[in-house]
Amino acid sequence: MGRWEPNASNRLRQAALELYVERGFDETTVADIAERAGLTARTFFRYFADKREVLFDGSAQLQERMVAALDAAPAATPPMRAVAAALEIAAELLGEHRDYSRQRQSVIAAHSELRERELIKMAAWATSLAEGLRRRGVTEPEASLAAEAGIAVFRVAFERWVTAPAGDGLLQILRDSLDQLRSLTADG
Amino acid sequence: MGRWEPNASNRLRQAALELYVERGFDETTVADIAERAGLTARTFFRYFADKREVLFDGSAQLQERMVAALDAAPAATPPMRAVAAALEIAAELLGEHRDYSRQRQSVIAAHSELRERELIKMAAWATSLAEGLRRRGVTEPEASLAAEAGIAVFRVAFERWVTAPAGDGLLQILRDSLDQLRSLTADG
DNA sequence: GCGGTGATGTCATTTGATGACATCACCGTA
DNA sequence: TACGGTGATGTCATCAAATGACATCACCGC
Repeated sequence: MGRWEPNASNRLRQAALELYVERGFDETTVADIAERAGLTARTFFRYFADKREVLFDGSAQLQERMVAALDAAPAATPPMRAVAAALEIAAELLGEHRDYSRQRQSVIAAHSELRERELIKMAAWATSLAEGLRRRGVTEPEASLAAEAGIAVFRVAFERWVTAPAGDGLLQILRDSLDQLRSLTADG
Repeated sequence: MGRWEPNASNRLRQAALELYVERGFDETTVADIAERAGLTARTFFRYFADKREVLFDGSAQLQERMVAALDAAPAATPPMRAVAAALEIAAELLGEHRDYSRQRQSVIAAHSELRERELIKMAAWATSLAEGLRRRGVTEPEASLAAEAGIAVFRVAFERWVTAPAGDGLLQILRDSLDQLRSLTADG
């Protein structure tokens, strides 16, 4: 793969994931990634702000889809249900790529710096969902509470999905988890 | 402050916070921090794993207190209420230092790397609370759901507390927020 | 073919982070 | 008092992350 081949960022993304899996995140340098992609380290940093970002740059698009789903919910929809609609979109999209998700998650789980980055991406989801709720007339602190709680449920559901041997899809696990949160808060 | 003065880690902590406030996180080098503390950069890294950690190393102690509070709840306490007991301890302890909390939070809010670190510290709280719930016989996924949702509520409550002009204490805001989550999930 | 434009490379530099080893202060004890 | 051990700190060297300045290349429209 030479200098002017197309899809530079995709090549970098794939090379990075491969190397993170093969030898671990800490043991992979940006120079390694760039070399495998047929580019230089300097170019890597033109596409990705840092070494971690290469695993997370799809997050913004997913966030847009979630916000769109939230905006699309009928005006009378209660806050938590509107959030659920957004989470279900994310579940559907991610649910289609179980093998990739598991591989990616195993890399992230093994490195706290990557978990940090994942957490802040999900926190960004929560922030934009809260913003969307406020656009719908939901006031604070209800908007932030619904959004943060929803993301917390999503995190647990996703973890269950990638960890479980097989079984249910992400969407079903997410719905179950939302029900379970309702039970927990009801008698807590 | 010379080489063998006592309280090296406290001096480093204070010097770091001062500099982060005065000129910002990015504009502060570890060498700057060490110099103000009368030490060397190498010594800084003996006390703190990285430049961010200096703002977060009290988190582990707080976590211990929370887990102790959770363990101390009567066996019949429902999961969400046991989590609430743990969060209330944290609220009481942090609630005593509002000025410090606000200063520290303004530094953290201004830098995504610091927000990342804060999120992973709170995620660690959630993990240890879930573990504590399982010790009490709560099964998954309820344990993780209750813990993650509780931490989400705490995060929102804390944010409200440091942002608000004055008014209620953190403990009261936390309790209100827990009630509000109950309402939200009930009709969502 | 010419020039503009965007993508990439090259080079230099700062800083974060860590290992190896030396040095210093302090403490207990002979 | 002198001694030696121990832990804290300093010094030095090094690697890798990250970024700015500038050069170079491929491609595209004219």
